[in-house]
Amino acid sequence: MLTAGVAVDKATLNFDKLFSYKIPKRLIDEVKIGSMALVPFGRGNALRQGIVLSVQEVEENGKIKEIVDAKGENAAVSPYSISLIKHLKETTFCTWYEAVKTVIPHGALYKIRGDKLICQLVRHTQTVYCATENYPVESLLKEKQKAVYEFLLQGAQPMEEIHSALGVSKSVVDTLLKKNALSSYQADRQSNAFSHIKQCPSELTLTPQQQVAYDEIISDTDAKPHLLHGVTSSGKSMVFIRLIQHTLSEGGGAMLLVPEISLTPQMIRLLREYFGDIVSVIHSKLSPTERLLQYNLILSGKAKVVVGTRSGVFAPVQNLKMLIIDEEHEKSFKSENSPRYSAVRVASFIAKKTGAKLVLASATPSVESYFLAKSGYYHLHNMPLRYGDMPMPQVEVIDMAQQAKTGDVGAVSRVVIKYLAENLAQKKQSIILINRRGYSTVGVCKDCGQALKCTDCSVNLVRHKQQDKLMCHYCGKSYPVTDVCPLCSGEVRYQGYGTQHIEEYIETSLPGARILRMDADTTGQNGSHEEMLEAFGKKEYDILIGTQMVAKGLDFKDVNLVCVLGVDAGLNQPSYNANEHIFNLITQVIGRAGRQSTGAKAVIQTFDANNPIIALAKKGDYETFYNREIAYRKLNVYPPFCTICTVAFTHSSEVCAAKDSATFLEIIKQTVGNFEKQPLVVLGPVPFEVAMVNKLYRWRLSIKCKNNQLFRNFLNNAIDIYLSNKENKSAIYININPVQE
DNA sequence: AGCACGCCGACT
DNA sequence: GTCGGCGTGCTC
Repeated sequence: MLTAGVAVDKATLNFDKLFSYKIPKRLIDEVKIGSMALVPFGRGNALRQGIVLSVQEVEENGKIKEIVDAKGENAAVSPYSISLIKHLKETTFCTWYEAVKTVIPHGALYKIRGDKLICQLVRHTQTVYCATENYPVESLLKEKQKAVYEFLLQGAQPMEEIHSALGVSKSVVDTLLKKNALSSYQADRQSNAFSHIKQCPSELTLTPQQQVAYDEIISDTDAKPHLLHGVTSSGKSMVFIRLIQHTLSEGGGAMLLVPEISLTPQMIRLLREYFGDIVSVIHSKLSPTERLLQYNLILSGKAKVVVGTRSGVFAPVQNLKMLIIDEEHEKSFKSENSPRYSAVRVASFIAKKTGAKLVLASATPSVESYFLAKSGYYHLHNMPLRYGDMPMPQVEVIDMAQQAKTGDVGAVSRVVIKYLAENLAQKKQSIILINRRGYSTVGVCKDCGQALKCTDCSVNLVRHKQQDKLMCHYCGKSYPVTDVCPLCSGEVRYQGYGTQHIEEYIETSLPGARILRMDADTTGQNGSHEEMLEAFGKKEYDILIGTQMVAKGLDFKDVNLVCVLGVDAGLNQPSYNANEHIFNLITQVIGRAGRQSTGAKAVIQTFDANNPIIALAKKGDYETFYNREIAYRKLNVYPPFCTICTVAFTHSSEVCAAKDSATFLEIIKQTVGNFEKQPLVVLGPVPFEVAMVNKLYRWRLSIKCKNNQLFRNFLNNAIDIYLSNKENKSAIYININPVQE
């Protein structure tokens, strides 16, 4: 009997495996590895979607069910994607179907209708309308017709766009078509966010240090990845453009990963200007249809350059020859939801598999990457000079403890206000970055001293003035603002400094300043990021206030002052890489100033003015910072000298979560001897820093290990033992090298 | 996660 | 007597 091994949707780790299903004769041509399948599942035989990952001949077996429907023709997942699915499953301990859904966007492609798998058709092309040149506009008597004609003179557009811009119906367009004022043709559908940017490559001349980096990367023929360490504003983007040009000239495809699309509009603009509509942009905010559209453009080879965020790494770029990760140190490249993968690690796997060149770039490389470069596993390329020989801004550390002695106790020190005022007078722009950790408004009871907490999560609620709500940043639940303590009915006082507070403070100190605030509150809607940044770029505002998101990759020529508030909270974090985060943050922020002008200033407010990390960031001394950090990590055995593997247990009862994590530790102790000797240190069990989220208690073990096949076998074995005992009730999940925020 | 089965209490 | 509460156990 011919059977298929099917990974089914909505499985949990407890029972996730490839389920065998009989292949009926009528589906023999449709069922092959990579086919989408519809299978009866569970006691009720409800139909579930799945994917065929193996096909084999087995002996007749009464228990086995039959596949109901399958689609293998053009829907079959390519061997390339399947290899990525297998890699994810193996290295991140996710379920099969979680891996499937991450690697391919077919969730949107198939719907279950009755007992059939229905392919959701996606139109690859659409009709676009284009104004006939030199058509006598004066002959168009109707306003609407004139408006449409003039709108289309700026560039061809589909009906959808015409309608949303002018509010006219298709009949206006039809009339114009009859008059030959317009023509229509079929064009590939584009995700519209950046499609208006026209291709207009300017002459590309690299600076000497850019040229050297480029030459070195191109000429190295071994399979080692490259680490491009270029200071902020050294022009890494131009090197990327040149590398992609080279790749395309050789008939290859290229991929560029960035931390967040909406924060890198300049990079996308640049790519579209140089490469036009062969550039595809994919990120998590795309609608399923848009995502699928981009995916198909990439799969068909029409899109040869892919810009994407973390999940973009799975895009099936044809003939991939160049894989670039910008700001490789960013923690957004690590997924904290299952599958908990690192895009940098996946990229490295892909590069090895396809032979593509892997280029990691950053002004502040992650300690891990720099270590690998120093140890000879990566090629290292340095770009220590800023573009146009612009000097780094002058950096000033303001000792808030000292300021306080002079009666300066405001959220923003007098010195900063003075600088802001000076900058304002000179018509220059300023950026204020608020490290959110230290700056949120929480409610504390005057009588019992307890902070207002979420009922479902063990974290303080944060007051958001705009919506006038108390919000939980973990589960998203919101509560009405109250001044009565729910525990003792005492009076609640709100304290702390949110972005809103800082905004108000500066507004009062500098009346008339045009202030733009950017944080999770104000950028909720789609596309508002880009609009805000564009407005700031056009100098419609004087001061930009925001959380981390204003620190990344922005390039505004008239920013002459940047201030960082709240670094202290970051410095006092207990995680082993707290210093790295703060060093990166300060360095990136400093880099935002004086990109095209001299005399720029960066200011850091802190109560810890003698902190060595701040001092090194101030000097821009990455090398010394790295040496310090790597020595610390070696001494205490932290990454890159080990891998940290968190085994998490969640249950609605805290006792259960605690007990089960202890049970797992016992399993580890009892089975470790069965595996050949490996370095292993287990910490815990301990509750998570945030012990409860969504009414689930969380306990964990942290294993310092070497993440290799041997360890994964060992861990999988322990998980199997844990799951096979019904006494163990907590759900379990694994997170390799977690990053906490 | 779903979904069905099963063993208890309070309803036409 | 039966409807439905949710605790328990299984998924080719």
